[in-house]
Amino acid sequence: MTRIDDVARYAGVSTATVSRALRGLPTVSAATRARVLAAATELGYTVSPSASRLAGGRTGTIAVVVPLITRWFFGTVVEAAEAVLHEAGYDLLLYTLGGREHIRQRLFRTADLHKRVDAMMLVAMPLKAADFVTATRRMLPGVTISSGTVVPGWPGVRINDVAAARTAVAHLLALGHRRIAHISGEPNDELPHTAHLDRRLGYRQELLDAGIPADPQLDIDSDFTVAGGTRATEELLRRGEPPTAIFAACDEMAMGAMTTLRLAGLRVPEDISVIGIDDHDLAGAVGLTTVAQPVTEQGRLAAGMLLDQLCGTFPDDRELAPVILPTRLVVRESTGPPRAT
Amino acid sequence: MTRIDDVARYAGVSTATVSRALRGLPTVSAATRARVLAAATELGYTVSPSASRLAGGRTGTIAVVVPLITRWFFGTVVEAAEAVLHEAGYDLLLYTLGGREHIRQRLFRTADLHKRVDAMMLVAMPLKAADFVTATRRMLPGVTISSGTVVPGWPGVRINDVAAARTAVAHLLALGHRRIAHISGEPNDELPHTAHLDRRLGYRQELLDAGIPADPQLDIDSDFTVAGGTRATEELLRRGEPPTAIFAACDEMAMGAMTTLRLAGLRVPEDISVIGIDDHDLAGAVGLTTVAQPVTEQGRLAAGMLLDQLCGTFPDDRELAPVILPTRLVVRESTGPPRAT
DNA sequence: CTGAAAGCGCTTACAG
DNA sequence: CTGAAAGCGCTTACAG
Repeated sequence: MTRIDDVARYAGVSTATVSRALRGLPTVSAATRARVLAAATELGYTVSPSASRLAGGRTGTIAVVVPLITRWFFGTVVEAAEAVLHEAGYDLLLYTLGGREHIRQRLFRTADLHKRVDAMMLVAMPLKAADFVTATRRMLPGVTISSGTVVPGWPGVRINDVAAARTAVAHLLALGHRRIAHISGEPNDELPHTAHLDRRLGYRQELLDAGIPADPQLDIDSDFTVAGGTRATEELLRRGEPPTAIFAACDEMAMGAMTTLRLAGLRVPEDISVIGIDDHDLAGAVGLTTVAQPVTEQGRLAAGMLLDQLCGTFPDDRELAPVILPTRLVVRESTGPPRAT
Repeated sequence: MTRIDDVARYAGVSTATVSRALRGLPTVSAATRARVLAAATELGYTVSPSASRLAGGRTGTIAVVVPLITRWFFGTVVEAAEAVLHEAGYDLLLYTLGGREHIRQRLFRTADLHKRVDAMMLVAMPLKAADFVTATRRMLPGVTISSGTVVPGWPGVRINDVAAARTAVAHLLALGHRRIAHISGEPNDELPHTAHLDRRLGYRQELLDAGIPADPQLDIDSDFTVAGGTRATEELLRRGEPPTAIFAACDEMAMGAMTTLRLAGLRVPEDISVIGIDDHDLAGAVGLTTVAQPVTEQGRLAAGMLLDQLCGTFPDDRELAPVILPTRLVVRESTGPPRAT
């Protein structure tokens, strides 16, 4: 294995100069730099990350912490962030914390994360799991994605979940619906989200503003998965007179709802309209009307904010208010006016 | 930051002994070990990974290389592997190579992967990208997942894609179908798969055995995505008399096909049956009949084989034939007998 | 702009 | 079973 002193000898300079030249530090003459680069290429030299880390204190690595990787939102965020980070020369250490019951043990493993990475991206971790951050935050830059994930001193990227929910409900109201059900996650969800709280809030506010009293019969707790959507919808149908529309807190739930309705012999949207939030990859395929959120954009942006912090080019404190990205209604075939009664 | 010599001093032993005790090496007396562990706990000491890597040569990290993370198969494999690897104390470095056009540049970044990780898991990389492996394989243990990804000296885990395809087609034949279309990926797919070649082979063989001549009109190249499925199906419908059944090379394509059929006013399965391969999370939700493959199992198994190699407990060479996991037909609502003509 | 030298914090023969 | 000492391969003040 070629080492830095092989290159130094070959180029006729010191190892210090090789180190500087290869990292592009400005304090190297053009001629020397060229000679060093040529030598490195000639000898097929690449720096030893282990040695570089120990001596330099930088790991060139970033931790991305998500509840799961198989959920559309998380996978998309990670994929987007990964592209930006790799582009900038950083490696990505992936931690999927899993369900609520696994978090504690995983936290243990990440207790010394500050020794493994230069910064971390925390996706959709609830406030409660902030203990986790407390344990690692010590001198570690970071960024959060998703509402409910707020770490003092870290910038964040998210959408306005309340507003997104209101947009969804407003669409249904505009179509003439009055009996609008909501299926969402709950505090006991396997996954540590909190976005569902804001979305439920938006649902209630929008109905309230329309003068429609809240009906607990139409508001069901479940979880943010396809299965959660089918379960919630089955429950809804069991409760008697069905609503004319269902607002699902995410597209995966909405797709579950559509399936259940279909199996129950109800047509979407003729009998019941369905709307979600996300604009999941499959939303177009199943004709789901939804409130789209820019997920790739959130991943890219958050990664960029991380890089800015690492370069020291991060803007001043005023910028620490979370960046809120816009959402927009995408009307497809799953929503329509209620049946004339 | 507490260092190893702080612990050594506190426990009244040498740093060498602390190092051995903390790693559980057998050459430490029980009493000494207890004293060292107590000291480490007391001082809140955790080893510096950078220093440990440089001195010990082990990184405690494994690279997982996938084309994308947002596709169901890849996400599921990664999630399963991650659980096993973290459980064993390894960190996971994620590399999503992206489409074909990005691979080359990414290869550059991974050229010195053997300096960053102890082993790697290569998922669904085509033979062509084996240059990639050549560059990094040097003294690096590894494992492959998915057919078409074969690296000499590395064990592999996969399903029998030919057999899976035959199972799917046999199901359709048993229902009475004779005009069976196939929609699949192609060599120019954005993603570097090869599984589609085997699946197409199985399709043709099964038809051949049933005495049904191949009909190029019914065999369409596209790619392994929902959008690929819709595109292929639209093309199929344009070509004139539709088949009575469609065998999609993966569930995502099958779901795209179902959507297109629905929008075209064709009922599934009354007018056309659809079957896929995978048993995607959403397959149940949309009632898709499919040939299920154990994806989580493949990820877990592959991770285990990697750990075995790293522990030196990997079985002898005979075991290097790829492990083939079983697939099984899951009949749902998307397949039925062809309409009586 | 460049170099000599210390130091990053561990692990590992080697010796006992 | 334990320790003294070398060494892993870089980066970084410091000095010039």
